[in-house]
Amino acid sequence: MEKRIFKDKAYSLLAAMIKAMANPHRLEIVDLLGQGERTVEEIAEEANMSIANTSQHLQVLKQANLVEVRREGNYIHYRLTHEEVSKSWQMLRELGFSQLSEMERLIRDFREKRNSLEALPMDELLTRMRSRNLVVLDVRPAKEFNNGHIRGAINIPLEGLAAKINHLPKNKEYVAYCRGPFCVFADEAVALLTKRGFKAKRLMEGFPDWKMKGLPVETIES
Amino acid sequence: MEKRIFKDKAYSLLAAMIKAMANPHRLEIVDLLGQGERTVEEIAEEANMSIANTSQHLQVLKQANLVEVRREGNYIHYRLTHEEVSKSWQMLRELGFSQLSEMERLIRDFREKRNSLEALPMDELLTRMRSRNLVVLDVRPAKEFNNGHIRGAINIPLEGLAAKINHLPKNKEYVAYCRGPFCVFADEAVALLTKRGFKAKRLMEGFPDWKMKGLPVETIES
DNA sequence: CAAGTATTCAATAAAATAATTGAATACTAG
DNA sequence: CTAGTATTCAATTATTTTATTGAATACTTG
Repeated sequence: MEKRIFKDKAYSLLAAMIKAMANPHRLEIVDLLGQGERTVEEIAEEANMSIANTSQHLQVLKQANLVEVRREGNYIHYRLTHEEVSKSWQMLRELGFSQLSEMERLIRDFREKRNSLEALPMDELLTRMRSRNLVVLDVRPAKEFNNGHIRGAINIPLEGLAAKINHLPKNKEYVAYCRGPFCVFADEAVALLTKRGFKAKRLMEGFPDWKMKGLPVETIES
Repeated sequence: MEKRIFKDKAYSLLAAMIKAMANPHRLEIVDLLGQGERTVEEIAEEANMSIANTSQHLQVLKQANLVEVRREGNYIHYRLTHEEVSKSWQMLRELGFSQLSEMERLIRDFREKRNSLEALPMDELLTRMRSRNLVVLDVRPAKEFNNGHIRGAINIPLEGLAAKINHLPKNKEYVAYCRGPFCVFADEAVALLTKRGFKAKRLMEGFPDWKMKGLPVETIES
């Protein structure tokens, strides 16, 4: 094979794969599937898209070998093909954070109103976790918590937080986390906590990042 | 700002950046700029594109903050904005290698004909480099070699190899490397060397990968 | 300032991408 | 087998992306 043809084919194959990620909806889907598998319906609901549109975007991701499916009765469950997909997403996300000043501005605007601007990076949480005074709060739905969470974290899904907030000790410090930097559960939790006089911050990243970094996690078997 | 609007904006910003990479020509440009800055003319020549088309693709990359420019007289030099761009490219490339079976087939077909299929991974080269019997051959143009190369490597640009091959000792083993897995210099070098009875392999990756991994490099000041 | 070179710009046409709609499939439950 | 549900498919339209072409800019050199 001629040199030029080889190069054209190689770069085209990769570009096709990257193109599959180069869409806001599909990025959101990849991000979501980083938490574990989901049905088409669940994805559509989470990402605020029509079912048909969601399905079509999922086909694109499947074509590119980024996701795979499992049928269970009427439902079709989608999941990432490999952890590296999640890893690559995280890498691209970080690249965006470092390159795009608009991204920084967007996040600052959003978090300022929720008192969650001052976020804790993962390594800092790790060192401060030894303290008895720190409570790590997983504010994702129970299903995701059971599927894997930061070791030692307690699960209070955001929707249940308002009800349980009065039982929480005021003399502790709280660090809330959820799916990742674009997941707003942790921000809403911090907003609520600080409003009620608790000392709370959010984790900068999310659970998939923690896990991918090889930091201590635990799982609850169902 | 409302939750959904925030998410839409965040994923859109990232998708726009990724879209800038999601094109075969632009990937080739990013890959090439991983070696160091280049003028528009040089890029067009290397990637086999028209000047105007190259310029337009470069505008897209610039818009996404992936490359930046420096003017010097009539020439405009483009370079990657940060090392993380190169790092991300490498990550995506690896993702492609692991996900796309077609990619494996393409590379196998190309390298089989050049006796360069059996490639050496970086860590293996590192351990074997201590041996006095191994020669590490940088077959890129001298300019790129001077800009940085694997410590201890000798530079014989591919176009000069045929002329110098008779002065090379036959009792050594050779490992050739160049810009990366899609750069064909190393493959051509291995083809030539094995044809003349030398024992030669190519490095699986390229110099930017070696450098990014923090392995020993050296530079020649000009 | 005139001529020459490197690069960008603007306009065009062809091709690919994306959202919407309604119909078609592939299952389960009764 | 029928009705119901989750998902996919196909057709349509609007939008975006891409390559090509020739003209316009921004420099350098003499």
